[in-house]
Amino acid sequence: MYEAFLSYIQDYSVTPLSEADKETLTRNFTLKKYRKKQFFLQEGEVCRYHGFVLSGAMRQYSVDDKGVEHVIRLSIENWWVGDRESFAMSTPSIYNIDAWEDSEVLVAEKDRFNEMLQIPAMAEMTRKLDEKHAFALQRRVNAAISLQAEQRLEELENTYPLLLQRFPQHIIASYLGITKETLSRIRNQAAKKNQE
Amino acid sequence: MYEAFLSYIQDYSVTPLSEADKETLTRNFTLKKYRKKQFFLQEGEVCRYHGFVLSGAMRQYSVDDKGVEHVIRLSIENWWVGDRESFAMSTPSIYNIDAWEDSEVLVAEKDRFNEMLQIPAMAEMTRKLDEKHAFALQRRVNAAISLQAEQRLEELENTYPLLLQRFPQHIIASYLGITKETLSRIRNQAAKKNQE
DNA sequence: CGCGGGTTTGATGATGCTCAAGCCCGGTGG
DNA sequence: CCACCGGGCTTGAGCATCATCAAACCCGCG
Repeated sequence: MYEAFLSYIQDYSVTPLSEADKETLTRNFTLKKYRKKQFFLQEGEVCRYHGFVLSGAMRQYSVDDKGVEHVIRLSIENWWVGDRESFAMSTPSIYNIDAWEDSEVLVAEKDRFNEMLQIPAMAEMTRKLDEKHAFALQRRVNAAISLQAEQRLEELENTYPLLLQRFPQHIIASYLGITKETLSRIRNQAAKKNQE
Repeated sequence: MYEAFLSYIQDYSVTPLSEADKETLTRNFTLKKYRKKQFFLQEGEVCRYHGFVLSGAMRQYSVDDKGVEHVIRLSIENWWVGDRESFAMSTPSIYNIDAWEDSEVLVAEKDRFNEMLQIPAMAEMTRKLDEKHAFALQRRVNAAISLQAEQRLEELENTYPLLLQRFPQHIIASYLGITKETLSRIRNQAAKKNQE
């Protein structure tokens, strides 16, 4: 059960995991199962867990004053899930996270997580991943302020094609910051263009 | 000249800086001066330097296919400047960075920078700052996809009031992802509302 | 068969963009 | 000392993009 996770860490690190490290990791990460629609985190709560998705699909979103959901982040197998800010600062989150499909997640609480950062491979992976995450966010900000809806879709298709296969269109639309109707129209136009 | 920088590091770290550390830092960070409009980085180049702004103001922006500039990030005294992605990965940057005001910047090349991460206080500061930066980006993404122009302005006013004082409106508008005309109208309306 | 979740289509309207003109103000040079 | 110029800000009119609202459709499933 932990193999996928352990080999994920190895892939991201040059330092190998000792047997003791593996033991520490499997002891401190516990498996949680979430059924479709079940919450991992609700707005206003402090995010107690940071998790690694073994299977399934989860979504993180905010809700505006009109009650509309805005998808901030999507996680599938081999991605992390959690609100980093709330987790690190122990402040109430402004986001909700729930399971879009039935999911299995390896979670760790903050103290445990920090302990495990003593493991060189774990520290290295976390650092690299945080970096990668920051780069992705930077690009997403750039896309959001400088591109039109259609170009943002293209960018997403190039960056995370998996997400498009995995989530329904109205979720993708929300992720892009547009409505499902607009996304539907864009796709039809794009399809026509490609036919020509 | 380096005092401001050294005390900045101390502020962000629990580990103190030894005299040897200070010597290493001052030796590896070199002062560069940029005159207004001078480039720190141009699109297509690899970002060779990561810098700490001692004085002045700098802007990072992308240019779209119509030639319009989109401000991604603004840096003033005691902020960092540079394209982290290009710097870390040694890939050509998609951004430009130039001086908005005459500026003094302490810069370090990648090798030197990585060396200095051996210094505990420097490593700690970098980690905390990267974290903080990631949180800010997350919030900016959220704002971009879920808020209207007026609310985005409010958020900026609350988060970085200094930027509003320091940069002209058309720069702020670009940072918010709107045109200068729209920003102007929003501000007038907001002013009227507050009068009532 | 009917229901729920998702997608599509159409009509209408708001938000924000574009283009163009005018204004304000500080700086420079005649 | 004034004229002019550049940079920035404002205002207006028309327009594009995208949101909203409503209805129909599609399809897998109990």
